[in-house]
Amino acid sequence: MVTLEDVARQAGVSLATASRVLNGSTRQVGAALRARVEQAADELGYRANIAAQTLARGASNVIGIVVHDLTDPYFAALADGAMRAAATEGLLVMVGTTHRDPEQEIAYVATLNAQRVRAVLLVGSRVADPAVTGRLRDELARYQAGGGRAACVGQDLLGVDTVAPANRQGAAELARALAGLGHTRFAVLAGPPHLVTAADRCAGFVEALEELGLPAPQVIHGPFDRDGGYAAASQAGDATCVFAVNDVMAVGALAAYRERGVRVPDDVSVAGFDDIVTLRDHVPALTTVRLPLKDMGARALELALGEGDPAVVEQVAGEVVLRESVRRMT
Amino acid sequence: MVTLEDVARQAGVSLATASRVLNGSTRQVGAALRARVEQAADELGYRANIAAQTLARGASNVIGIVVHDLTDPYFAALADGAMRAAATEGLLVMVGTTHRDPEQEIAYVATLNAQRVRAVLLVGSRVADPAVTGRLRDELARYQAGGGRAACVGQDLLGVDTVAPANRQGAAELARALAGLGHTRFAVLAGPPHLVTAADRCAGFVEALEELGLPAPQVIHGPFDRDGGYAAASQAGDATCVFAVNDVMAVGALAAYRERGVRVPDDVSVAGFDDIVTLRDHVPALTTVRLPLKDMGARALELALGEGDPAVVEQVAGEVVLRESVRRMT
DNA sequence: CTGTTAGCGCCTTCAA
DNA sequence: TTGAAGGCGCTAACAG
Repeated sequence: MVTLEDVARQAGVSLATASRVLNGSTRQVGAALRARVEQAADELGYRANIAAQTLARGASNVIGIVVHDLTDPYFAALADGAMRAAATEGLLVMVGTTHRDPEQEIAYVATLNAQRVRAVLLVGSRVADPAVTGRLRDELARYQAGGGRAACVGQDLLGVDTVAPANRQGAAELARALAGLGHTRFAVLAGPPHLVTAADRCAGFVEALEELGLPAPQVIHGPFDRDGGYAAASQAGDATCVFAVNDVMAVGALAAYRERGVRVPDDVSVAGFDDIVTLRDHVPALTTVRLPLKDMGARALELALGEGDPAVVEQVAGEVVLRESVRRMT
Repeated sequence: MVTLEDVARQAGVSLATASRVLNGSTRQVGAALRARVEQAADELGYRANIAAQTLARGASNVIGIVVHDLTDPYFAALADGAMRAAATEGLLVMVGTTHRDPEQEIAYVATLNAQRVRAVLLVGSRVADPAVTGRLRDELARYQAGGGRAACVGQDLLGVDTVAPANRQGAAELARALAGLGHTRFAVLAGPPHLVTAADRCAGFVEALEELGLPAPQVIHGPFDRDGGYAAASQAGDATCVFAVNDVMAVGALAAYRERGVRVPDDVSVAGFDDIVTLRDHVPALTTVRLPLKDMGARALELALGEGDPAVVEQVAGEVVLRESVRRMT
């Protein structure tokens, strides 16, 4: 491996001079020496050792992003938004996947702390387990105590800057829109009860129906993914309208109905949440609540990098999008 | 930030001893001292500084993955496979996104080299530009000269271990299957001419038709994404069967037909390539060529980490999956 | 503008 | 088993 010293020697200058021309210093170097150093570096194929730079500078130029599952388009979109923002700041990105294991999430924060990354982004729903949340908070606090910056996309449970989708309000608005179409008998494919995002969306939906004086919906719990939606749909009773707490589940539900010969929206209306781009061409087109996922990811990074000493919590509103998967009741 | 030295002092031992108990050394430390060190580390909230470790050890435990676009499920699946494999090896992952800019790809290899990552995975199609490919090869060679390991998923153009989807063969097999259904007039939504993956799939398809003695298909170039498929479909003439060189494009094509009232498969048959999981619930279900994406990603990491001195090239066969988006001609 | 010289935090011989 | 000390590659004062 070629080192800075090799370059300096080859160029016949001091280590410091070589460092100044090669690695973004504010200080000036004479044109002649500068040229010699650059040529030497080029000839030798020098690449700075970032570990050494990080150690010497006491600051790294990488950030960490922790998501549940990259193959879930929801997380992919969020991560992409954050990564684009990072790129514009000249930051490198380290991505960790937890596969929905909260322990993994804690372990990742510890690892990213060890890496002395500039910021860590926790993307995805918290679970309603005070013990786990407490330990995650501790780990985060330890990281922040060392000067680390953190932000999360999801619920404001960690005491860090947060981009919080307005899940309750979005679901409530959706409920009102659906009720406005004349539906009265609802079912909610609610996902796991301990997942806060799922629970909030479910609760917002249920409360709105209650305020409207409509009967309480049937609530069916299950996994938060495509197969969870598929399975839950099979248990729904005589509802005329089914709300899956995310789009991926809604697509599973649509598949289940299709297989059973239940027509959507003729026999049953179906709605989701998120407005996943990859799913926009689905047939029938999914009614859902749109979230600006990429922006949210980018915003989370901004918050993490920003100064905001008292943790900032930004609500992000969702927008109800009515499409052909729901119909008006006559 | 607490350092190893802080811990050692607090525990009343030497730096070396603290190092040995805290950071996976093979050497033994007496139970009493070990306990004291562990307690001190815990009390102080010590987290090893990995930059320092990397520098001292001369080797890091992170790998780099470079993909074109994380929000494209094709890359997400590949990356996920590689990340799972990395996790089982205790490796951290740095993900870079090029957004299909080859310059970015080269820059990333340089950066990952600077990070002294253990291995880098280049995921995604090469472009047919000798100049760019040459510079990428140079950068890779430089990285490898310093002891770095590399592998790629895509074409064997870089002289490194490669997991190569059998694009030509897969497309040819698909062509034969489609011809077997009685189709004779084809169109290919071929993607960009300079993208090797797209070109190979197109070529394999065209050649197979030729061998079958069928008329040459209409070849329509355009972007490699959903909108590219959408646009290209609008230009297709009187073909009875359209082959989009990837699933995402095929979905775009289906959307275009739907909007124009063209029924699939009644009026036109459509096929894609990849068998993207997220798209399996699409209606009509897409005929395609299945690639074991996750396995391919994992395999690429294995190859990169392995010893194989002469670069290994592994072909991965695709499997034709006939679904309802194509029909038999009477 | 250029060179000298301490460290940055940790690992790892080498002695004890 | 334990400790002392040099060095990993680079940065950033501090001198000149």
